Amino acid sequence: MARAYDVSEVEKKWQERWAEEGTYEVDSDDPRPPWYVLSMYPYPSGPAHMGHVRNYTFGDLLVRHRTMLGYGVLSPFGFDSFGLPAENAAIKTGTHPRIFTDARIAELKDSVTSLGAVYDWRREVRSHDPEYIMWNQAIFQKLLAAGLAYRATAPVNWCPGCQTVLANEQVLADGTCERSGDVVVKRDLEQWFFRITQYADELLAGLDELEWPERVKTMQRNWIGRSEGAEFDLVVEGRDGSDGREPLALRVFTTRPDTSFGMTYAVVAPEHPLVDALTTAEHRADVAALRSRAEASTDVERMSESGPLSLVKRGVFTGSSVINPFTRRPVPVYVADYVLMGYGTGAIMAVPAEDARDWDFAQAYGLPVVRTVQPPEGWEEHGGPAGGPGGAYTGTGEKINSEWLNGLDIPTAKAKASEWLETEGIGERTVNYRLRDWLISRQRFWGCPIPVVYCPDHGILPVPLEQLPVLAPDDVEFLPTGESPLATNPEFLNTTCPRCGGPATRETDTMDTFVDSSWYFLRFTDPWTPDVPFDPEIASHWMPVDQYIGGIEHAILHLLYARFFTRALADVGLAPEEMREPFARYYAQGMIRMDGTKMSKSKGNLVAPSSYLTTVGADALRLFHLFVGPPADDMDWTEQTDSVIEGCGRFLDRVWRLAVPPDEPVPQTRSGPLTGKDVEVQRATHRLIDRVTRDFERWSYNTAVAACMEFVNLLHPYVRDGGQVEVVDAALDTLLLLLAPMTPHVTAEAWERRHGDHVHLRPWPVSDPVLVAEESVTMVVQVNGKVRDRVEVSPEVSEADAERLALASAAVVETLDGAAPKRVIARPPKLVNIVV
RNA sequence: GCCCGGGUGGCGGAAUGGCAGACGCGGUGGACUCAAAAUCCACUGUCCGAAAGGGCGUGCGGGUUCGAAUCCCGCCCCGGGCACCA
Repeated sequence: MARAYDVSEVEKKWQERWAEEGTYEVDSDDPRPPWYVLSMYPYPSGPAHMGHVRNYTFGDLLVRHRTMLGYGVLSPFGFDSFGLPAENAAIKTGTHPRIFTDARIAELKDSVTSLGAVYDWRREVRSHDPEYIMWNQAIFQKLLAAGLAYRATAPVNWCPGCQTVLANEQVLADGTCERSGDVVVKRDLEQWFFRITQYADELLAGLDELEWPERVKTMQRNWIGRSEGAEFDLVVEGRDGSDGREPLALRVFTTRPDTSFGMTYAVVAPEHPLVDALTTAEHRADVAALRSRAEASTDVERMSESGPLSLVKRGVFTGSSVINPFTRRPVPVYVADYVLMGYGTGAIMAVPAEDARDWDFAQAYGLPVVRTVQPPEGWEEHGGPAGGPGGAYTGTGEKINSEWLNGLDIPTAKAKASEWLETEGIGERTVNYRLRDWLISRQRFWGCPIPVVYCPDHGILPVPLEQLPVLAPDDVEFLPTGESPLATNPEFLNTTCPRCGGPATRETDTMDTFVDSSWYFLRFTDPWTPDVPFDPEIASHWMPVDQYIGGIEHAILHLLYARFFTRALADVGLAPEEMREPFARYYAQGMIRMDGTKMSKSKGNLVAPSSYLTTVGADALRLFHLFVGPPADDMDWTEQTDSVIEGCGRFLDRVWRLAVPPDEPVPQTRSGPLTGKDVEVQRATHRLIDRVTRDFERWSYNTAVAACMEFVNLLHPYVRDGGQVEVVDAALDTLLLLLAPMTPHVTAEAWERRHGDHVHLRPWPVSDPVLVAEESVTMVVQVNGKVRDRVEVSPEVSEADAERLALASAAVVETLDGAAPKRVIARPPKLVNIVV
């Protein structure tokens, strides 16, 4: 398609100029009010794909718009450059991950620049830079010293495909690895953890103040999974100490202490430490069988056995009973894998009447059910699935069968039961979280080495700060062995103890790459001050990030880790104490789908942006992404998409031809007094300012673009038919200013030709309220809610006048046909509805 | 199973209790041209009608209201998150 101007030349010229003139470089002593815009730093996988284009278009728009509004805008960029693909490429091709990664970074950087997105490149951060590694390690040492990093043996998620440990968050719901798709198995390994659970309450409470999408906050709340309840002891029957033997009790956690009178059995997890003590001789074989099966089974197998029918296989009686302290009667204790050792106390009181899982288990084992909440009328007959008999009832209702709790509602009964447990000294109120500590060890090469040394005499020792960074050597074997490749490199592995100087070995695991991305936004604020990862004062100047932009796929992991890290850094003195939340506003843009799946390199359904850069150009591609729909929505890339992109290019051509008329013929503008048509265009200009400004505020870029198109549709015939020169100039200048954040190159070039300076350094236009106000509005006249006429009225028309005008309408008179209105609703100046 | 979103022309979407379908894509017709491209102009939800005009219409069924795409109740479908977390 022939374009109205040389797109490639114009775009190249301005990209170079923005870089040369450092237009978007900003320092912390900048007198303008600070504003920090950040798009999530990308994993460098090669040239930008459409998802990047969409993301960086929104980010760049904000940077340019906020700059025009008078802010000193911090707009940094960097690369999340550690990670598996580079290492896999190394395994496959023998190329060192650094060489591979640096090449991908160069490609991505290049294509981001060719979109016209502007950044303060002086601040570029790359996870694999030795300096960033050093500070990552220094932070680790601080966390270690503060007890926020620790080493522990734990059953961990092991991915046989990736040959590494995974965080809980990286295991999908079906028990497979999010990256390789292999079934994840459990292994007991000694690993490094970050104590994120220490911040569970704060991370939960902090969500309230954030301007984030509600659904993201909900996801985080669910992930943290706070539940209030009580823990208490169930004395094992015959082990109350009266026979001289050590007393034995089973501690259980419940969120429903009010249902305690309905406890008809108890369950312990297969891994529970008291299983042996509870199991009687005759049940030992059964229990052992169950335990070994539970140990060997993967999460997938456990899940596939779920459902009431399979429960029979999954639990076994221990032979022991415990005393329900509420009823003082014994109930049997079972071992079952539906109780998890990792949550609460690893043991539960089972109340089949008010818990679905306990109900299923009780049905399978013929255990009694005692209701303690009155179910609604008819529940036992048709409260269940498909109108069948009702099962566990978890709703509200009056307490029954519960002695001194009878007649109470559930919240009151909960409080009273907990209070009783505390006064009797049997237990206490507690809070439990679903959130686990963050496992950061990875048996991988291409990551930040964990900077510790193991000395046979002095144990675990941090590598001294002056010896940081601990860098991986280049000559390693990359084949996946289940151990970090670093372990196979004697020169790296063998070192000396920092305390005694004797022989010692290094930790060979590297950190989860989510560690890198948990504080890069802080590093961006000040990558220059020596001896600190960033200057706390300077960080304070910019933080929190005013607008964070990135995919919803990071709603839990990255965003939660970063929130934890910011607090942890503040608490160990690396960041100001009052800095708690890193991202004040977060916007999750939708993803791009093709044939129903996410467009991604791994799916092989990428559409390369580069081909559009040479045809319609970056501006048209950006405009398309803004115009196609609400930014939060997913968008489908279809056969029609190319035509829409062409349409965006056509629109920019029209803008160009209006704003930069060719020498011949000269546009037919005239000077002199304003006619009605001139004033109409003038008013439309100011209404456009108003509309685009408001649409920008609410992220409604598609309607902002539509408004500009509408305006051009109005302007085009006006200019052609001889518009008033000042009105035309003001209209075109305004249009260029409003489009400048969206389509920076073409507006910059057109503006320079018209005025000789930079459009992006001009202030954002301000509308004149007098001109924005409508001169006359169309009032709709309805009869019984149906439109019968439209009348032009003044915006200030009175209720009485509106009513009078409506009733005088010929169309209304005809419709009424002599009938007297029962009621007239006048909402001047928009509408009058006559009810007959 | 639980918790969020969402369902509007041929398509992307607009309209946050007041003219449903802005804007764009696609389509149809026309102007310009030897012709094409580009550009420009007009029409384009659906049904009835030659037209003027009118009926119907925002997943389905009810309700609130002078008035509902919008609010409430029930249902269906699509997308996402969580899921033995006691």
